[in-house]
Amino acid sequence: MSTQPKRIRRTAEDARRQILEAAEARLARTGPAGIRLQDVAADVGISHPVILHHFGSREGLIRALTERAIDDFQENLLRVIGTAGVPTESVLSQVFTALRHGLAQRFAWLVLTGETGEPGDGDKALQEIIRTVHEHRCAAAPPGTVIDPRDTGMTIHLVAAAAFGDAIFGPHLRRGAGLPAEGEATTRFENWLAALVRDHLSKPAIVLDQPSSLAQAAASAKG
Amino acid sequence: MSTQPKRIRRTAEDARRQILEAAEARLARTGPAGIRLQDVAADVGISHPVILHHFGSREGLIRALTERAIDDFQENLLRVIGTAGVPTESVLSQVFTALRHGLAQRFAWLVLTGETGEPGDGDKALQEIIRTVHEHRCAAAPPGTVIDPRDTGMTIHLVAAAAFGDAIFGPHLRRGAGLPAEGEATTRFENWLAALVRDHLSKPAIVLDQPSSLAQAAASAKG
DNA sequence: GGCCTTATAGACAATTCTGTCAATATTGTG
DNA sequence: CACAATATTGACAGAATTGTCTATAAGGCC
Repeated sequence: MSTQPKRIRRTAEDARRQILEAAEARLARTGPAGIRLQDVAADVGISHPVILHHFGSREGLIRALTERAIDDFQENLLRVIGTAGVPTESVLSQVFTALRHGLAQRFAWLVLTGETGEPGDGDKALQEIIRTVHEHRCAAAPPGTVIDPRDTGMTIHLVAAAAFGDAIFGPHLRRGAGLPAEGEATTRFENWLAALVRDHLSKPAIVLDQPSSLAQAAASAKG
Repeated sequence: MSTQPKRIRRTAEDARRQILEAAEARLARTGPAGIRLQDVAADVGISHPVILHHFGSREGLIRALTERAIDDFQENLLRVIGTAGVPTESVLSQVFTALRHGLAQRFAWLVLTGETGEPGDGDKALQEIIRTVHEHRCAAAPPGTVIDPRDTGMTIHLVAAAAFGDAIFGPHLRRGAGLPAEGEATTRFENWLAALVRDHLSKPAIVLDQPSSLAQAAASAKG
């Protein structure tokens, strides 16, 4: 009936791409343990030895997946922040939505399973972002103001940690706080955070290196 | 030679506890996929059918693990915040260290695999915390000040999301920012965040419900 | 002390998943 | 057109894991 050939023969590049996309979907949904070669192959519509042919082994597939996740992450952040220079509502919104739609989950799996490859191959992107934001901050400050660059670093780190944390635990935390788990509540948090950060960055800085008496007291009370 | 009995017979309660502890260690280290009955049994020093005897099935073990994680989480947060009422360095330090030592990882696994049980069984603890903190905030404010309770909620949510995010992604983010991945850098972040939060909570509030023009512009530009 | 309950152990069944191998079909090239 | 290269397939091997079943031993109770 159909004139379909018995086999669909893809270029090696196309095959790798299709396999990676299917594997990513499963990674975000069910975690690395859900990446079973037969299932991924079924999603693509091929037989599982094809995956082994193109990636050598299951571990090779995971490795390729890691690299792709890092690339996506860097590209998203660098591109978005690079255009703005300041974490506005718009920037945060894009970062949050990118993370919420599977990127954070993929990254979490890779971090938790320790399959993040060699240390240092990753994201020097953050360094770049911190530098850019700090420049803008200094330029916007009244002349003569001294701003501790570490305060800017802390702020960016806070945004990053909160974005990842919200992407993964947000729905559960909101449910525990009696809020709607998804939808408008998340964007409201993004906007709130953007305002907080913008407000904070417009101030000189918080003094670091002050002895954290309370924390030390707690530690000594515990030990 | 040894007078050890051929079999160590525990009470059912003890057996369950030892098995859960061993399983938790593996959960934090290698994720749910690493919870293999034979391995957990070997850690405890028993044979794997014992686990099935006490928990019915592997899924039963995971369920029990979930409940324990939720209990630990609630107890940690409630006890700690309950004593202070304000998120000081001391409070944040305790929450952060609890999360960093496996609790966040355990929770992440459970959330990511969707094994968090029925919705609503979880953490109404957050609601309680937000209420407590908001009361303290209102009491400390100059009389006549109107404080939006949602701003307090956002602040607590930020702290929670950041704490979870830092526990899981902190080392990697710091490595990407050129900082030492562990040790003093984390406590410095805790103290910085505590100062930021205390500063923010001492101010009236950020106005919510203002139209988020930038976010909407970005959304319309995308869709 | 004798007996009943039950925690524990060892062996086995059944399933599932990764990886290998030989065979086949499709595409590009001379 | 013939041939080389390689993407794809089906069948199979090997290993690992969950769960079942029967037997045994430890502890509580009369």
